[in-house]
Amino acid sequence: MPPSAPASRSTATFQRPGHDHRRCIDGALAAAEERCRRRGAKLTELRRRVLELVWQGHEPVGAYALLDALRAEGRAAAPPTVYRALDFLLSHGLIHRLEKANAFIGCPRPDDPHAGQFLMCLECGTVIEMDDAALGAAVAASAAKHGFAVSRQMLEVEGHCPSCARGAAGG
Amino acid sequence: MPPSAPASRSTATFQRPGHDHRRCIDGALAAAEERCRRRGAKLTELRRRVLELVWQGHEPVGAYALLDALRAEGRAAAPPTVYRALDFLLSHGLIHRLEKANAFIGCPRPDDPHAGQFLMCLECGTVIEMDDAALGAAVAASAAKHGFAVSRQMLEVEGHCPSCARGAAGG
DNA sequence: TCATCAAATGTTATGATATAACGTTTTCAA
DNA sequence: TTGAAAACGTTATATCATAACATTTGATGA
Repeated sequence: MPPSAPASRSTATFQRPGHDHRRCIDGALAAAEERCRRRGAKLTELRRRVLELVWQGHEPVGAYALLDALRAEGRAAAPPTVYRALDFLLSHGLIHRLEKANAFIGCPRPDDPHAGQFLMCLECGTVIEMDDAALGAAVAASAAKHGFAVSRQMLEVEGHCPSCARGAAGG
Repeated sequence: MPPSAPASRSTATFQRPGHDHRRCIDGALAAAEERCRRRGAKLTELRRRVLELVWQGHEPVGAYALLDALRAEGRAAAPPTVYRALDFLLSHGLIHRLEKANAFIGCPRPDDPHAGQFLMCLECGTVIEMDDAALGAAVAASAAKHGFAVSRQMLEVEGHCPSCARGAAGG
């Protein structure tokens, strides 16, 4: 599969439980390679591996879970190992930090500049990123009413994803 | 002053540096007393004191700063002392937790049900709560596009408050 | 080649935030 | 006045994150 055709790669909606997650991972890794190449940033083996581990699912992953995973693979790893890799990934927009969870999640669209807008299911733990530009603009407009100049916005919404809401409502 | 007339109590906009902050504190304490009385919740001396300490300014306060303050007053205090008080205040809507800062701030309008919408100045550290119902509705509408049912939303916006933006722009 | 520098990573220690678990005191009502 | 529940005290520990310094790696040019 040529990495120049990531057309349908997206996690901007909730995935079915049985979806082909390998495609999510591969797409994210290809996008990361591409982005780092363009920016002259080095996606080292360690950083790439940490990114892959962050993408193990659509749930946020804690730094120490990543640390355990690296150690399980026989790597020499300590907290700074993983935090440095995470800092790199954050600085290049490849992952996001979920403040409420103290955890990290892969960014499905590292190319677009965007606000962090996350829907977090309380039932299954799945998190998706919305990337709703109009909503971001609405936030900036509200802030402007208070004379506030926005640098960065972070929206974390808790609730129930379609699958879990159905389950809760129907049964 | 009768607690039934808290008409002009509000921190829904940025305060001048020299404003009469004692009024902010007194208003918040009066509102808390009132709210706890109505809900049959006990605003003990400790809880009241922690709330007052949280209101020392319009900046978020960390749990361990509160702990130090309590100890400085000669109280027996340990982390659970302050976290339990904070949990009480959170559960009754008297304070909010700022996830990004791992810190707490007083809620200027504990009576209204509302989303957490905060503007946080990177320069001076001041935080204000917006309480923009339309914005909350916009968030819910965006979430609904993804079939997501919202339970709770948390918006943390970083940027520059009017005073600091003026300083940065003008000088 | 190999000297050199910067970036990346390894390593040790510690700081900062938060909670578990259990004992004691207070409160309040029967 | 006693029994139960809530609040608070106390000790220990879990969890998240960074400081500081040593070593390795990789690119560059003499």
